[in-house]
Parts: sequence; C-alpha cells; structure tokens
Amino acid sequence: MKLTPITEAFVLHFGEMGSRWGISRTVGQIYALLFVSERPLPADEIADVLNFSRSNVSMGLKELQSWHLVRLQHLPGDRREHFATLGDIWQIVRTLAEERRRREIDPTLSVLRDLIMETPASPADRHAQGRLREMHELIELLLRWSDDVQKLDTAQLVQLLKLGGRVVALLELKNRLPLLGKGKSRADVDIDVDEVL
Amino acid sequence: MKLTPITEAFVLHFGEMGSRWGISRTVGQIYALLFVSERPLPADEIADVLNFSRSNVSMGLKELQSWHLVRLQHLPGDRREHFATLGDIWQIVRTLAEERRRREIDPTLSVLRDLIMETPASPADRHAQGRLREMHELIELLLRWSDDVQKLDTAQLVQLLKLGGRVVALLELKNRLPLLGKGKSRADVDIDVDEVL
DNA sequence: CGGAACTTTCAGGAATTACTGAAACTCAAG
DNA sequence: CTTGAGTTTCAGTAATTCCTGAAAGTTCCG
Repeated sequence: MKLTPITEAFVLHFGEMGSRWGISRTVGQIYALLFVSERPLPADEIADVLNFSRSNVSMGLKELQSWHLVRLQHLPGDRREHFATLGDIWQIVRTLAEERRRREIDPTLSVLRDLIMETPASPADRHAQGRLREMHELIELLLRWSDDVQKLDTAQLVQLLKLGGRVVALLELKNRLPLLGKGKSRADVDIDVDEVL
Repeated sequence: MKLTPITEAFVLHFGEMGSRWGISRTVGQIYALLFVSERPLPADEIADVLNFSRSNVSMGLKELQSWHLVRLQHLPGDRREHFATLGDIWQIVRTLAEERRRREIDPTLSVLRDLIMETPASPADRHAQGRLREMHELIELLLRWSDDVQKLDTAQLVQLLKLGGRVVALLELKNRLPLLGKGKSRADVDIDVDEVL
C-alpha cells in the first residue's frame, strides 16, 4: 500500500510536531495516519505503509493507548487488532488535556506544595518560596478553570470559545443587573444587550 | 556557590519537565534558577552553580532569549551581562502562549490550509481532507479565543478564570435579559443573580 | 494438545541530541 | 593600538533516545 500525497504530507508534518512535544516522530506519524484514515487499521498495515518495523508500530500503539488516544477494535472475520483514533475531535482535546494534566501538571503541583512547606534557611529561600507560591497559585487557578470547562458539553464549550474576550463585557453586564427591576429601567443602567453580544 | 535544597529540588524538577516539552534539561534548569533567583545572574555564576560548561550556559541563555523568556541587564560597575526572568508571572504565561503559537500552531495551520485546498484524488483523500478541515476549524477557534483573551488585562483574566464554567449560566442569563424592562419583573423571568455568581 | 496467526518484549546497533573545551570574536579601558 | 574580561561559535565526543530483528509470548482453532 502507498499513501496519497495529501496523507503523506500530513503524516510527515505531524511527525515533526510530535517530536517537539513529548512523543517521538514515529508515534506522531502513526497517530496522524490513524486520524485521517477512513477505517481502523491493523498494526501490520501501519508498519507497511509508514515503512516502520512491526515492533516499532507495536510500541507506538502501546504508547498511544497509554494516552487513551486510540481505541482498539476487532473486525468480524479478522483475528488482527485494528486501531482507530477517537472520532470526535473535541473528545480528543479533552483527553489530551486530561492526560497532560495527570502526567505533567499534577506532579509539578505536588513538588511545589512540598517545597513551599519547607522551612526556609535564608532570605534567598524565602524569596524562592514566594516565587514558587505564585507559580502554584497560577497553576491551581488554570487547573480549576480547566476542570470546570471540561464539564461543559461541546455545544456550550464552542459557544464559550466563540464569545472569547467579550465575556468580560457580559461580566460587567451582570454587575449592573441587580439594579434592574428595582425601579430602574434598562436605559437607566445603560445596558445594551445587543452591543454586548 | 551552592544551591539551597529548596532551589535545587525545584531546578531539578523543572529540568525534567523541560525535557518533556521542547526544551532541553539544561535550558529548563537555567530558567528555573533564574525564576527563583532574587537578583539577575551573570552567565558564569549560572555555570558555576549548576555545574554546566560556560558555553552550554551561553547556548541555553540564547535559546531562552529567543523565547523572550529572559531579559538581559547591565549592572553598574560590572561589565558582565546579567540575566533574569520576567517578574510578572502572568506575563510569562502570555509570552509562552505567543511563542508556542508562532512556532507550532501557525505552521500547522498553514500546512492544513494547503492540504485542504488540494484536489482530492480518491474517496480516501476526500475523507482525509474532511478530518483535516475539522482539525483546522478547531485550532482556529481556539486561536481566536486565545487572541481575544490575550487582550484582557490580568485582573480581568483572573476574574474570567475564576468564573470557570459558570460563565455558561451567565450566558443564559443574558438570553433571558431582553425580557426585562419590557414590562416583566425580575421574578417573572426567573433570574437570580446571586445564584449565577 | 499442536500449531498457525498475531503480538509483545528486549538487547543492542543507529540516529539524534546535548554538552564540552578550545579557539575566535567583541568591546571598552588604558 | 593593545590588553584582557567577557562572550560566542564550533567541531568533536558523550549521552540519550529511537528503532530493529530475533525470540518469546498469547490466543484461538481444529
């Protein structure tokens, strides 16, 4: 089997990108191939098409499974295992966020917490701990936000993203809202909903 | 000079984390050291304290500068260049977001655009392009959101993050708002601002 | 149970990336 | 100019990571 130029270009680019992140070029290419494939592919076909050794593909798939990024499927009349990426692209983003959090953020938070607890032995230590505390707070804030957002369904998430920075205007709207219905008219509190949206 | 245990632990951890991202362990350690340091440090002091060769430090600092993550400073009465991280941690996040976008996201978007434009040579190509289009749209959406959010000042950003997923409730509030002031009372349209907040 | 079809593991070689020391370069002060 | 403190470059080596083929493992069927 041979790749079409479109798939090949994507696979190569994704491989390069993969190696800038934590995954190897090979793993990136396997993922890219599965991502654009019409049907689940068996390992030997992947090895064939990408010119990797069968064992390399096996390792790569194992890693992708550990990220929960591919699912495994058995096709009737074929003993081989077939692999596919998640179909819903938003689910892919959610999975990535979860896994990166588990692997990178959580351990970092735990180290930061430990170091902040230590008794400082010098003014330099006290300063360092201050910086670590800042970092810890920032990460926790981002994390709580991400947890929160993970709970939304996709439609809500998209709506939120589309709103972008204008959400701040909405926030101000809210602050002025309590005045409404207490004898003030909309004009009195200077609300123009359409402008906000 | 010798590192205190607190700084050393942080530097080591950050080095490991760095190597999971695109940067080398060395560069991660240099950054971590500068991040917790009370004062800007000259290159030779960094080399001394981390036990790296002077040239390795020079390379590392150059890379950090290319990320705009350290600034360079001349202290009176000292010919050496001194290096420091950005003081404002939110500015660090913004800078990181910008640089990663420039280095990873933008090139990917451009590849995706090109491939989507190609004339498909098969049904498989048509399917692949559909997937690429999905990915392209998703990235663009995230990107526009991030551009938008970058424009907010830090206080607004923090407020937004703290709001988290509850922003959706706010959005619903807005949808019900036009009824207000048109003869309906707050009770009629079932708004409880405090519950939302 | 035996064996075919398929998968995984693993030791070691290949390729890549990181790091060093020596040499070249820069620049300001004398 | 010249000197020397400081910085960068670069070629070669060290360290790491990646990839392979051979062998061992698993599973399912007859």
